[in-house]
Amino acid sequence: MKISPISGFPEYLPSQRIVEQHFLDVIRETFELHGYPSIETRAVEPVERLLGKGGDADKEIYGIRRLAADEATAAADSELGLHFDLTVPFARYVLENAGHLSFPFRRYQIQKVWRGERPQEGRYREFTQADIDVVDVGELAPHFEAEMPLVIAEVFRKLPIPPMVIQVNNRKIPEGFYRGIGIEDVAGTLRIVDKLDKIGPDKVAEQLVAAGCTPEQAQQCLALAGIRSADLSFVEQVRALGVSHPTLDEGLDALAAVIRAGMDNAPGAMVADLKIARGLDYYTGTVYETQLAGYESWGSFCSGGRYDSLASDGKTTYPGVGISIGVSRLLGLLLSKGLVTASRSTPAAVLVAVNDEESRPTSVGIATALRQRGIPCEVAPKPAKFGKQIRYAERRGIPYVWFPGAAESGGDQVKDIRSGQQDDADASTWQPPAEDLRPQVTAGADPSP
RNA sequence: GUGGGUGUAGCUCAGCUGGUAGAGCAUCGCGUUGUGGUCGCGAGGGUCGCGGGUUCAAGUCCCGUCACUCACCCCA
Repeated sequence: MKISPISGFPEYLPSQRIVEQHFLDVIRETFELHGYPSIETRAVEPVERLLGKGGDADKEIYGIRRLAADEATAAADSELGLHFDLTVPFARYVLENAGHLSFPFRRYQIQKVWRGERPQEGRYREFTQADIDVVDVGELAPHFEAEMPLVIAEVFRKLPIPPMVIQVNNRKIPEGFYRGIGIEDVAGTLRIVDKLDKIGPDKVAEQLVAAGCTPEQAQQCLALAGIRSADLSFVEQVRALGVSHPTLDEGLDALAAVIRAGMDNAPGAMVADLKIARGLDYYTGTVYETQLAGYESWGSFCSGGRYDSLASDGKTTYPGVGISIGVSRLLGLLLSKGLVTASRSTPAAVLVAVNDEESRPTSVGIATALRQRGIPCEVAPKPAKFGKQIRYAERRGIPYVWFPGAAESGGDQVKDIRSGQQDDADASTWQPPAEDLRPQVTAGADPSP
């Protein structure tokens, strides 16, 4: 049976996985530093709950059923589908556990999600998202909308990657604006304007007119979409367009508050960008997208927004706001371009050599002593010639080889195989430099962006 | 789902107008039973994606199919 990769289901080599784990560690630590506890939700939800929550995501949902299911049970099984994001399951989780949670409730969630779309560069059918969300009962304070991008900005600052720009908008701005100039189909207009970067202003105007706008309305939409500022000047720019509507004012105030918080706490990380719309249609206010400087064509690496009515049991509504890092897309870019590398392909910092099979217990004892002090190591698989054992370590990037009984005194020696330096050492006291203890994940030069 | 491209060794590919498979890299082994990276020698590994057709003969031409890939759609 021929084995081949399955498109859209990426798998990593050990050295790449080390990079991924480092990223996940940084994300987790930062989320926890901001006080977010973790939850994990099941991989499946009733299809009914998934449907209609994510716009066109409907047709991307993977249904599950038993292979051996007969007609009757197949129908029942097919009511389950794999989740396509972590926000919809979270909303369900909140409703289900509302009695056990304290509000406002915040949580982070790092899990795989699945979407049955055509894979291509940066787009997968199975991928990892890292989400943070805050929900409250009845009302959600607006300052949480400012908190989300601040946490994310901190994550990106700690990772060995090019600068990230978090673009923020508020859907109330285009909504109020469109209504203010007499456009009724807000969602449809938004969808067309969202293509601005891809197809250009002329095509957008063309499509807007085709969708029923007057040429004047189309130009107004383009003028709004063109506004972008790293400070609060976007407010004046919108006002200058001379449109007024209560919803527009609400949106401008809300967005100004978010940008203000960004200017104070994460200078340079955020920008107000009034063309950002987002595809998932449960967003009702603030929306976020994130581009990596120099790789704008890869799309957003981190998105989210505010949703006021996603979680509701009919009596009580739990409005929330959240944002999600596309871990797989980010790694897919960085690894394929060689923008980030791990210093070795194994956690082992030391290879303990074996002189002969009879003395293996001695080597194992040395390894045990090293591990007791937190030094990751492994024992050589064979008592091969030392050249071979060194090469074994070298192939894997293990920086040190430990030679039992190599010292004149009868004690041990340890060799840094990068420099060739070899010194007497005692397994109960020897300590490698801190940077050698764990694999280092660092930014690599990019020859061709 | 729609349209284009590609499909030969683990990887990157060669194989000209059809005559029954090659290179580089990688892997493993050997090179004075004990300290690697260079170098030398050698080995393993391919029903040329799969199925059918044309032909004396197909990796090479034709059809189909599958997979991968790119674009659209949509999105992290």
